[in-house]
Parts: sequence; C-alpha cells; structure tokens
Amino acid sequence: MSTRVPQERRRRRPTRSGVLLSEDLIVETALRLIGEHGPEALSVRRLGAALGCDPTALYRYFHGTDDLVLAIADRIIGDAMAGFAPGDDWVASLREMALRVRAGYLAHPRAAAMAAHRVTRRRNEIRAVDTGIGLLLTAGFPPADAARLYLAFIDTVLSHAAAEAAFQALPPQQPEADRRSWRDVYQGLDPATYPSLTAVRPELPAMADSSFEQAVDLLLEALAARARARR
Amino acid sequence: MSTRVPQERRRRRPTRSGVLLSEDLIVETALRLIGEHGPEALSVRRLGAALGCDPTALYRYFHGTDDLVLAIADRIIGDAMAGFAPGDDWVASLREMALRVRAGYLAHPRAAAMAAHRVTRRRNEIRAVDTGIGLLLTAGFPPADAARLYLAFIDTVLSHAAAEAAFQALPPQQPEADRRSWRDVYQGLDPATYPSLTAVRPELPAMADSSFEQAVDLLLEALAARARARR
DNA sequence: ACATTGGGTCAACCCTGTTGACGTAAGGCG
DNA sequence: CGCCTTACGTCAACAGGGTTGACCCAATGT
Repeated sequence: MSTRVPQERRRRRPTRSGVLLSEDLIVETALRLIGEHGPEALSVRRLGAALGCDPTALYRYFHGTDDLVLAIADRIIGDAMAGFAPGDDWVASLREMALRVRAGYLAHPRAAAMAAHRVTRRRNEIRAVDTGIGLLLTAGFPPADAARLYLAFIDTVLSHAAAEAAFQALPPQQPEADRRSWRDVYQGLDPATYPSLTAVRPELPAMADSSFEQAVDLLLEALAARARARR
Repeated sequence: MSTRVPQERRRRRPTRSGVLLSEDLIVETALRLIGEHGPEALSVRRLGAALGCDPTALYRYFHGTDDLVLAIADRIIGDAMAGFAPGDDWVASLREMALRVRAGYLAHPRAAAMAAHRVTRRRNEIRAVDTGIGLLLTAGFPPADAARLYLAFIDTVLSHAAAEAAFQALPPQQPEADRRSWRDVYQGLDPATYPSLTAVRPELPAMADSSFEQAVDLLLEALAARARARR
C-alpha cells in the first residue's frame, strides 16, 4: 500500500454507508472530531467510523497519519489567510498576518496544538511564505536578509500561537489553576528571596494574560529599526 | 492496580534480572533511552526491557505515562537552570537565560515537547522569573513594563524552544523530509505564481535552519532600544 | 517465627497504525 | 452498447502500544 495518492480522483464510489469521500470531507471530519473529543480522538479507526467508511479507505487519500496531520495544518493556514491581501504598509501587513494566523489557530486549538510545528509543504503554506517574504522585500531588505528575517518572524508567530492554542486545549480546570497560581503562589513569596517579584507584585496578575501582541510588536519594532538603519 | 504511588518505598526487591528499581533510576534510564535510540524509543515496554524488569513494574512508581513524563520534565528544568547567575550586562544575561532554556529542551526533545506547555510553578521556575524581571528592572524599566516585557521575552523563548524540541522529537524521517522540502519542493515553483520565493530562491535552503537566535536577538534589540528611549 | 503487605511478574484486554489481497463498480474506449 | 481496465472501498491480519487484575514471593515490623 505504498502507493501514490492521486491529486484528482475520478472514480469516486460511495462507501458502504453511502458517503462520497473526498480529501476535504476527511479533513473537515478530522477537525470536527478533534474539536469535539480532543486530539487523542483522532485515529484512523475513529475517523473511519465518523465518516462511515472502512478505516483503511483513508489510505487512498493520505499516505499515513502524518500526511493527514499536514493536510489539517494546511487547511487551518488556508482558512486563516483566506481573503488576505498585503497593503502598502509592510509592518501593518505583517502584523495582520500574525493576528490572522493566531486567530486561525485559536479557532481550532486542539488541532493547532498537534499540527503547529510542522512544515506542510502544501499550497496554502507556500502561498503565505511567498506573501510574507514579499513584504520584507518591499521593505528594502536584500533577499538573504528577507528570507532569514521572515523565518524568525513567522517562527515566533507560529510558536506563540501554538503555545496559546496548547494552553486553550488543556482540560478546563488546568488553565484556571494556572491563572490562580500567578495570583496565589507568587503573591505570598518571601521578599528577601525574591526581591524582583516583590517589586512588581501588583503587576503579576496581568502575567496570566497573553503576550502575543506584545511579542509581535517588539519584533516588528526591531525589523522596522533595521529597515530604517539600512537607508 | 489503582492509584497510590508511595514516596518512600521500603520493601525494595530485586527484579528478575537483579536490578533494584527506584524513581531516579527509572527517570535516568528513560532519558538515556531517548538519547541513545531516538525519541520514539520511550515506551513502557521498552523502558521495562531496558531496566531489566517487567514493564508493568513501572506502575508501582508512576501512575501512568503522563506521570512519568512530568517527572522527566522536572529533572530537565532543574538541569537547565543549575548554576546560572545573572551578570552585569542585562542584555547578555537574558540572552544566556534564553540559550540555557533552549539547550535544556534540546537535550531531551521529546520529553520537552510533551511537557513544554504545561506550567510547573516550582522553585526553579519561580527563581528564573525573579531573575529575569530583576534584569529588566536594572535596565531601568518601571515595574509594570518589566513584568509585561519579561513575559513577552520568556514566552518567545519558551515557545521557540518548544517548537524546536517538537521538531527534533518527530520520527527521524520527518525532520529530514521537512528539511528536504525547503530544497526540493520550494525550488521548483512557478515564478509567476510565487515571485517573492523565486527572488530569494538561493536563500531557501538556509530556511531549514533554526531561527531561535535570530528571534531572540531581534527581541533583545527592541528591548534595548526601548530602554535607551526612556533615558 | 509469624502475619502483613509491598512490589515484581504474568496473562489478558483493547487500542493503535499499516499492509496486502480481494472484488466490485465506474469510466474510457471500441 | 458493452467490454476492460483499474481506482478504490473493504476485509483480515500483524506488530506494537498502554493499562489492569490476579498471583505470589519475600522483606519487614512485631
């Protein structure tokens, strides 16, 4: 069963339960499964059951589990970037890309948590990379810098978004306990042992909030400064 | 076989092969297993084989796989931060903190990938937060800024390190395939559809490299600029 | 020396991904 | 229109995973 997976299939045939399979339908069903029952609910067997087909039918569409995960990741990217067009302001455009990716991840936290760290090699990802590098080229960076800086930018965005998604994907008690720990544990510390924490004590509850935008803004500041310096 | 795992065990009994089990020995063997035979070598059965005991003997020491992973993560954190002391240069010190965290994660990628997004508010972590915020306070930031900026910094470091660890923790063919994809897939693209990728084509192989230091340096640049601006 | 019980072992269960063989029906082509 | 090829859904099987309950021996406190 090491076969290739064709791009367009022509002899579509209903399954035993009457469903017409397709790559899109499989990915959508996988996303629904993960969203409803958690990442560990995604297995070939369960997915087959949810689709109303034999589990091994999926191997006609994906080489294996990993291939399916990549398709899911690319779908999330595609949904997030749908309708995005870069504007004149390259900083603002990169910022919007970041916020879109984050929103896409948070729309499917559990799926994003499992697929976030992969390079999908698929259409939506490639298009996004092209757009992002294009923005840095219009900013005046030479190609070598544009590629490397885009990588640092998108890796920061993706890993931040993945961390946020993973946090949201935890069982509901856990984020709440985590939030409390910033209030309770850190507030009762010995001032002599932890002087700096004591100095910023009133600010600690705010540390349960997301740092996504702060980090992105810092990064864009640095990029803008470097672009200015090269004029 | 229910639940309780005693902290001190007194009736230690040699296994069939003569080994005396202990929580420490199990954790060390698990880390060695991962280091020698790759991340996928960590399974209850293989760990039992490596220890020379029945796999299910481990359930006398840990409630399950998850419990074992947390014990491993605990050790990684301790090892990474051992012996760190902040110096006079706050930027350099934050940089060293970042590199230490990254090194600790990459030393045990799979365990780090599994536990990276779970927050253990333990002593080592609290001390690290105190140190980091202290560095930003000496940089001249007011408490509110120091706390928020430190959060953005450490979240970037942690999520980047987690992403790198997750990448390394994948089965050995996958990172290699991901790496190749930057060379192969992206190199043969249509110039009209992907003009920016075409423009930076010679740089694409470098995009398989890590962006960790680049991202950290950009972030530290932005922080230094803000510190300068407030004088 | 005895009773207690911690803990190592074994067998078993159900899960997982993946494969090769099989047959049926869909579509191209005469 | 009907044959022929073959795409693709199905089935059975395998190896490996985590986890459990029963078993029973020996290390320990008395």
